[in-house]
Amino acid sequence: MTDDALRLHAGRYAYNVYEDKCPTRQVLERLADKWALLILDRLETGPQRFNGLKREIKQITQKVLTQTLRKLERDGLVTRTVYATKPVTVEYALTALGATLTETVAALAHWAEQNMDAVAAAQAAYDAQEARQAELQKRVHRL
Amino acid sequence: MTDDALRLHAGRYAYNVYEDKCPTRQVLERLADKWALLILDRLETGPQRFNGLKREIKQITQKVLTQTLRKLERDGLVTRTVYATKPVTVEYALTALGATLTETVAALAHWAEQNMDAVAAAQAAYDAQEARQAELQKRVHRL
DNA sequence: CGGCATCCATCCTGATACTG
DNA sequence: CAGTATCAGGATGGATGCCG
Repeated sequence: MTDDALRLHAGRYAYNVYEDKCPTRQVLERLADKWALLILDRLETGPQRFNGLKREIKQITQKVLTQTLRKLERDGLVTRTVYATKPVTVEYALTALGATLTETVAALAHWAEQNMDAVAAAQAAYDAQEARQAELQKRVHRL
Repeated sequence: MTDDALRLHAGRYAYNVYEDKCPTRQVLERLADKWALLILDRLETGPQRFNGLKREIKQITQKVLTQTLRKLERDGLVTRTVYATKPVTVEYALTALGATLTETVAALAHWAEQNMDAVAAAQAAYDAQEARQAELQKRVHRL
């Protein structure tokens, strides 16, 4: 068995995100970002201009939007096209590679919307339980 | 049209992650985390002990693992069960709610493994292009 | 084993000002 | 319009030591 075959057998792929030295870690790190996910999700419906994205993704700053777009561009997930209008127009769009991600990204980004009520209930229960424990601690301390 | 109906019509759901004040943002923020994704993915195959997770998710520290597990527990995605062995055994497992996420999480976590080569190629092309631009800048500067 | 508490470095973010 | 540059400070992460 070759080395590659071994790794393919053991880890399903030649790469393994569970390994810290694996380059996939850096890629996952970039995808596992609130803003990157929202941008990719927003581009699913078609190309968008810089300020269009900034307007729709509430609370993102110009700096962070630029940074995130650059990273996505470097990883080959989005393209950046400059039109020589006056003033310039810049359009961002998904690449074919980026498009392979959108379904997954959309699922994750919108899971929160669909399950918000359940999450909120869980949080309330957790916090109530924590408060009860804290109360117990105080009583024990008094003894 | 009621307020809710309006929002359902405009945003597909009553919640909208694109809004900064929406509670779904915080949930997405917690999911959009490298470690949270790896933990959820790891739990898909069944309950895991604390140190088991720590061992398999390479490079995660005890502190971060604890923090992340607490957040996931608070959001109702994982359960924490303590067994009164000596010393104690703590087992983490997915809740039903958490289980609804694993397919999506797995897709995202492993997308990197499957597309690493394409991403690496894109990065190389991007970096080469950048280097060329920098070279041009130096020449312009000399004039 | 499965944590918590503390300290410290640093990375990231927000705010602001300027440009082609 | 679509950025770049800079700087202060707040959150975050690692290292370490202790505990039931």
